[in-house]
Amino acid sequence: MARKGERRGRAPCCEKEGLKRGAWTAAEDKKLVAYITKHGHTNWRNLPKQAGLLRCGKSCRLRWINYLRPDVKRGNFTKEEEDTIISLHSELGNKWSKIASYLPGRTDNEIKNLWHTHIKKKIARGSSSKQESYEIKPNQSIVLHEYNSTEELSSSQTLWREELNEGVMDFMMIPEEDEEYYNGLVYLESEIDLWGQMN
DNA sequence: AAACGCAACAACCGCAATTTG
DNA sequence: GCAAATTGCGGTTGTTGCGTT
Repeated sequence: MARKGERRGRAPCCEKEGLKRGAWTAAEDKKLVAYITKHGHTNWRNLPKQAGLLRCGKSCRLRWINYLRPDVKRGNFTKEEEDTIISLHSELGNKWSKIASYLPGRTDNEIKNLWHTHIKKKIARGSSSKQESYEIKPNQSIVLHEYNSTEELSSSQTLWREELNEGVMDFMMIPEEDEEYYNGLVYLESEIDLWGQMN
């Protein structure tokens, strides 16, 4: 991409001179959305100049991907989303963008924030006390300490079991529509054990 | 009401990976 | 194949708002 007459050597991540930093204003958001809606985003580096924004391309990209994209989902994470994140994190580690790809409308940044503010603590709580570990009852019920409740399993219920920390297991009932996905994971990741059909 | 501490989240930074000439 | 440009990712920091003292 080196063009004749352009500066050689690695460019700084953003040109600091005269460029705005910090929180985005509504007017800036509007400009960015209007520009991308009309022209798309083929070149983030040139985009701010062309859109009339005093921002670096990186800042524009981040703002668009995390907040302004029309398909970005806002609001609290559901229990199912949290469980999916925990499960995927145990498999993939801190691959936030990879994890985000399994959660439509959620961004890597959002998931990363959730992990550091909520889930990490939740798991730490789970490993800190034996009283918060999980157990299986012989009558095909599971005790969910997270909710202080006992759940009966239907005859065809699929249960996902996962080790969160040493000796601490997490259990999750899989909605019928997600069964195929979780069954697929068994072949990808042998350490994670599908509890199986309970009948 | 003010000061303080903490949690939540938006945004930045540095670097690796990928693309391009 | 190489070097430079660009993009994307993950770690980290800064800001804000809320609850507590």
